[in-house]
Amino acid sequence: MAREITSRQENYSQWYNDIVNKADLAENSPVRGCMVIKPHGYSIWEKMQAVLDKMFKDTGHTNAYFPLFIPKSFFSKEASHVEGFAKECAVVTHYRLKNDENGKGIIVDPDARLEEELIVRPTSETIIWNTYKGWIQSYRDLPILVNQWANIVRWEMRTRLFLRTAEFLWQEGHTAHATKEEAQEETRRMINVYADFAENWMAMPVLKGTKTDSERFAGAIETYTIEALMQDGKALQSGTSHFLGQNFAQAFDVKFTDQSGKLDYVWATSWGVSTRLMGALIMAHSDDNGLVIPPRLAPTQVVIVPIYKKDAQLDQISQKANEIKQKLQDKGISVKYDDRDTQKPGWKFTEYEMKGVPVRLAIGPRDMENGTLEVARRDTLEKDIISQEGVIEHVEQLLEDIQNGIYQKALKFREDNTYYVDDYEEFKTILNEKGGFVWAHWDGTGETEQKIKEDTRATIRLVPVEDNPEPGKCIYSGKPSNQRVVFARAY
RNA sequence: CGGGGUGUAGCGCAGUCCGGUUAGCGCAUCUGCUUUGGGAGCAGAGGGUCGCAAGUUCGAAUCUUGCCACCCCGACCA
Repeated sequence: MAREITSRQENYSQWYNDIVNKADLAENSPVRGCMVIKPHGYSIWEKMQAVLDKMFKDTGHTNAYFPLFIPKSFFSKEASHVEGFAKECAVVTHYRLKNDENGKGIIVDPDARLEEELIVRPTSETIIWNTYKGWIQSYRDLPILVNQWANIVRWEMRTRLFLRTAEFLWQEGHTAHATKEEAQEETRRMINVYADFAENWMAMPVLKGTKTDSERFAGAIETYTIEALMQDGKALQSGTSHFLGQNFAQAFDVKFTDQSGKLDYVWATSWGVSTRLMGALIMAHSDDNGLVIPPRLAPTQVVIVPIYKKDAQLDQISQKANEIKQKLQDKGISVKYDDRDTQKPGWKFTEYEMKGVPVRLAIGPRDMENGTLEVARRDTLEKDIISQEGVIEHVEQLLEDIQNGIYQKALKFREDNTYYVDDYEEFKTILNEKGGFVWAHWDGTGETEQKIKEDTRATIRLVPVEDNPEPGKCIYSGKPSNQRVVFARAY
C-alpha cells in the first residue's frame, strides 16, 4: 500500500497538512488565508461547541449575537486595543458595485463610499461594550454573563489551516461585573473551564498560567492562558481568559450605581477558544496513519465494517451488525454501519483510520460461524477477536480506555519534554535541539524576555500561578527572580 | 513584507535547460468481467484555456517582460 501521509519524522508540517487533507477536515479556499471546513472537520468542531456551550450554560452564561461590522471610531476608544489589532483589520469602505462603463466588468462604485468605514471584527469587545453601556445603570443590572459563537477576521500574513487563518470560528465570552474581585473570579473560572475541556474532553494536558506584558491581550490587565505541547515540541496557546479591569468601561463610559449610591465603572472579562483547537487536537494525538480523535469528541465513535463474498452473507452479517449498532446506540454511543459495496473492506479500514474513528468492528463469514468479531482500536492499532456476546460492554470499556490512554500518552510526552534549567547555555541547547517546555528563572523584565526571544526564538508561554513560588536567579541576567516561568517555541 | 520554490487533466508529477508530430505518466473517475479478513486484478473509455496577459517566432508548455496564486523558511500574530 502506498504511504499517503508524510511521516512526522520526515516533515512535521507536511504531516500536519496531510492529516488535515486525508482526514477530510478542511481545505484551502479561493480566498487567501481562508479555509473551507469540510463536513468531517466541522462535525468535530460541532462536538466541541456542544460540550463547551453546555459548560458555559452550566456556569450561568447565555448566548447572544453582535454584528460582524464594527464602526471604525469604536476602535480608537481603547488605546492599547487599537494598537494590538490595527495591523490586521479588514476594512469595509464601500457598499455597492456597478458595471464598469469601459466594459471591464464589475467594479466598486466610487460614489458608494461609506461615510464611516466599518471594521470586520477581529474580536468584539468594542461593539459589545458600546452596547453594554445601554444595558447597565445599576448594580441590579449586573453581572452580565454573555457568550457569542461567531466568526472573526484577522488579516494574517502567513496562514495554516486551523492554526492560523484569516477568518476563523470561535466563541467569545464578555462579562460585566460590579466588583473587581468578581471579575477576577470569573476570569479564573473560565480558564478552568477551558483546562477542564482540554484535559477531559480533548484528552490534552495543559499548563495554566498568566501571560507576560508582551504576550497579553491588547486591552487586558491580566491574561490567563492554557498551553499545550505539540508532538514537535512546540507549544500551542489553546485558550485565553482576560481580566479587562475597567479599561473598556472607561473607554465606552459604562458606569453603574452601586448599593451605596456611588457611581463607578464596570469591571470586565472576556475569554475565547477557536477552531485553533482543531489544530491542537490533531497535533496532540495523531500519528503517521492519520487522525486520532478522543472518543468523547468523535462524531462517529464506532464503525462497523462487514466482510462478505455473497449477498446472502451480507444479509446475515447486516442483521447482526444492525443489532449491535442499535444496542450501542442505546448506550449513547455513535455508530456507523458501513455496508457500501462500492468500497472494499481494506479500503474502509484505511479510510476510517485516517479519519480517526476510535473503534472499528469487522464482521465476516468466519465470525458468523464462530460468534465472534474483530475489534480494532485506533490509538494503539491493536486488534482482538472477541465474542459477539460481550461486545457492547467491551466497546463501552474500550472507548473509556482510549480516552484515558491518549491522555496518558500525551501527558507522558509532555513530562518527557519538560525541563528545569538553570544554565543559559543548556537552556539554548535544549530549545534548539529538543524543544518542549523549559522551566527557568526570569527577572521579570521585558528586556530580558526580548533578548531571550531573539536568541532562541522561544517565548514565555506562561507565568505559573503558584502559592509558594521558589525564588532564584534569572537564567539570562542573573538578577533575582520570584519564580520559574515556562519557556517554549510556540505556534 | 524579505529569502527560496512551484504553477501542465480532480490529485500528484514528467516534459521547459536546447522552441518543431495529435502534450505524456501514476492515482482517481466511468464501463465490463473476475474479486472482497488491511487502499484488488485485467481489458477498455472519458477528461487539458500547459496560472494570467503581452511580446519574440513560420511555429511557444518551452524564450522575453509584466502580473497573479500557492507552498516552505523568516518578521508579525490566537
